[in-house]
Amino acid sequence: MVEKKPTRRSIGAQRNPESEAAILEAAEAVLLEGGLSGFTIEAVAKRAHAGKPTIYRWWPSKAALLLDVYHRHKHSNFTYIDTGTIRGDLKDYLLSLIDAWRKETTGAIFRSLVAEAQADPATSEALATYMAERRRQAGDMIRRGQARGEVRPDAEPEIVTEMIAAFAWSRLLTNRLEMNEAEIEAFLDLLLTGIRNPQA
Amino acid sequence: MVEKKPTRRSIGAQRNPESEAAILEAAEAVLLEGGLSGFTIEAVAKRAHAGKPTIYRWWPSKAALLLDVYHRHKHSNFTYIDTGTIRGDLKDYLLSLIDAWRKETTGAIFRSLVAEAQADPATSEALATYMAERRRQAGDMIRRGQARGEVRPDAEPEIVTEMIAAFAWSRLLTNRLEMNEAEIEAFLDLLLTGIRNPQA
Amino acid sequence: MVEKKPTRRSIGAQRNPESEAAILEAAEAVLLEGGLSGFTIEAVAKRAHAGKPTIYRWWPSKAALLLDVYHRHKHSNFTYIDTGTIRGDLKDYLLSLIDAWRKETTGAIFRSLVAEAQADPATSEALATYMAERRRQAGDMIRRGQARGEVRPDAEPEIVTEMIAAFAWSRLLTNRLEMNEAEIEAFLDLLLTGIRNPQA
Amino acid sequence: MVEKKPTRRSIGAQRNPESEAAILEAAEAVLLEGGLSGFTIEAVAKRAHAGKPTIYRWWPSKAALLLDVYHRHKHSNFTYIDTGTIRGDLKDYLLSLIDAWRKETTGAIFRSLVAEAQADPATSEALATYMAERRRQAGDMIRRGQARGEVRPDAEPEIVTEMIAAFAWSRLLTNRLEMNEAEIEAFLDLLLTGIRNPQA
DNA sequence: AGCTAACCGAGACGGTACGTCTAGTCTTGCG
DNA sequence: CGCAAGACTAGACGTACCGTCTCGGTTAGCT
Repeated sequence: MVEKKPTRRSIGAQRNPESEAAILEAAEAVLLEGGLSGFTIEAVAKRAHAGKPTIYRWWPSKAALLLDVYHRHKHSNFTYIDTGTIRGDLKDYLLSLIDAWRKETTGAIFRSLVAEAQADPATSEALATYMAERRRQAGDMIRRGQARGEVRPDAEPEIVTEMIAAFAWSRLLTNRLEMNEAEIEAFLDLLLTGIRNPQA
Repeated sequence: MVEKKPTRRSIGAQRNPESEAAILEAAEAVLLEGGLSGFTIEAVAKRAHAGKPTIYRWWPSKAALLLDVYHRHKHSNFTYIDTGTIRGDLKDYLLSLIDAWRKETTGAIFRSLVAEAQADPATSEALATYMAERRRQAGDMIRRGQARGEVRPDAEPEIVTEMIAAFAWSRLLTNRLEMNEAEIEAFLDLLLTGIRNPQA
Repeated sequence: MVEKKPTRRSIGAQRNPESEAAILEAAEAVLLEGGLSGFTIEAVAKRAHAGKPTIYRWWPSKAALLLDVYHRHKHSNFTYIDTGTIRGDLKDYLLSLIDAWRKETTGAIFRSLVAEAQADPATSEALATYMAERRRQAGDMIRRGQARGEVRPDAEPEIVTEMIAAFAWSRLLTNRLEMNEAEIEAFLDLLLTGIRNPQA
Repeated sequence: MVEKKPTRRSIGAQRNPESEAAILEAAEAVLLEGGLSGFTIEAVAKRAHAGKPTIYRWWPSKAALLLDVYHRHKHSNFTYIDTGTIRGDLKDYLLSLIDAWRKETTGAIFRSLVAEAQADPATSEALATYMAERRRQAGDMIRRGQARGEVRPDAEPEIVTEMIAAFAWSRLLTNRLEMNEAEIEAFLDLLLTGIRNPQA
């Protein structure tokens, strides 16, 4: 018989990649349309034309699904390109964070992820791991700057990195991601030279 | 008169402060015992021996109640004492934030609040207002430092302030609030003198 | 004194007849507009611009108020007029019942009363008393007929009376109060001559 | 495997008859123990160890559930047996009604049903349909009597039937179901031969 | 080639919490 | 001291999702 109905069937005793894709796609759409509060497994299942158990089979919790949706988006990878100067590197990094989160999709997903992590230990763990890796990667920028002699050798790379990310988080989580050039420059100036008055 | 019966009565056509207090107290207890996910209006009502409509009469949403609970706790005032030096002031500020949030109570409430703000616009708004006020207050420390000549006159006070708060948020929201003295000192060093290598 | 303000004041330590009237009037209006399910003390209080305790002070329960509303309407008294013949008397009686209940007001109130009586013993008692009195009054018609020699002397007046009232109840409670002349005549024929075939 | 746990599970994407039975049974028990006012969906759900949505899934309203409970009880069938004489048939019918309603269960349910029908149109409709069918069934007794020549050919069967049912309703709804033999005989006499004095 | 094991969509299940509604009680402040 | 007003506790209402379960059907891969 011809397959006319829009329903997917099983493809045997193995995970159906079509279903997985449909679920992730639906999850993202639901998250964007309804926000975190509208992001329910039921809604995702309905939109993906999938059964709830199919979702629970592959993602143990709502948080896990959320995390997966985020990872899918992470392919817009932060490359930490070497611009030759530490200021250029950091500015690129900060701008890439802001740009990525300003795209409605990614920002909303990440916000949801952070929110979920405050209640769900598994998400918290996953987020921690993800952030640690990110700090490590970003830390390379600092280490490059130290190698070039631009950056104080006693500056702890991971703390510097965290200050940048924390600043971006702060803006994302309080809806203040829109920054003008001057603000960004002011932040970089502070980070590079500190607040101490050199005259004093 | 001796209060024997466990039931509170109405005190007429006006808000009963006893009920308000009982509800806030119960809300805090419930939040601590069950976490954000266990924080339900129903549970609060039951614990406070209050009717649900009484809660909804005075707090339009779960988030409003949560925020109110936090506000009550905030009165453990961050005084931004003038220690005489900018380094002393900032260290005091950062430590007071960390200490407050390390007390299980306050930290958990604030985490919940931030999480809720990611889904609920009303909470988001309320949190934004609260944070702006806090940045303004903290900014005074920087302005004092500038008056003393310790701090660069072109350092934007509110951005400095935000860097500190953002760093604390970052630690709170990723369960890394436990910091040793060295880490705090390293952070303050970076903030005061920046990462630029003065040798270069 | 001219009553301009929509609010009534107390007239001292005694029952205020204005309030009583306003409450009864409001109760009737509410009952008609919202049906039995919409008939709440709260709604009546609001409409009468009366406080709930004022209602509870004078009527111990919702049912009592309902009963009072009905009694107020009973002034459209069934007179059991002497038409000279038993058939005329009974027809008048049946028609007066039907007519009264067909007026939306009285019918709705009586239906509500019967309904309430199924759950509330006080209403049940009140209804029973009322119905007994009614049967007694209507029984007089039968007794008059017996005196005239029209009616079998061994016909139990109160059972006859009840058969008529029960028939009307049945129609009222199942929304079948609309009867044509033929139906009424058929009922009276049955009541007067029975179903037994005189030929047999 | 042995069924040890007291919880019922789903049996797939279809109605679970076990749940249905448990809910109906619980509904009846709750109705009897608490009366109509104590008959809440919540109480039924708790007693049946069922979720509220399970009840609402299959019964659109409290009234629907109530009606269903009554229907189950009705299967204590009124058989309208042919006793050979019209008087015997009618007596059997009346006694079977009285007996059924005198059993606390059935009577209480039916009273509740009638009460509910006065406020809720859906119940009203359902009750009307049920009663019409009942009148039709009972009408057969009269038609049999007419065939035998016992009953006047011009006696409208459904009106006769209604007079009997209405009389029983009247007694049920006013707590006067206890009747002695004499009363029943008197009623039947009136129904059969009417009130007209044959001497006149 | 048949059997089995795991997959699939679908949706019912027992539950929990939601936010609203009404009941009936109580107190204030005005007159 | 009665009145309008309205807050109080209590708990039912009907709805939305949760995470689990079973159904009936499908297909791949092992026997």
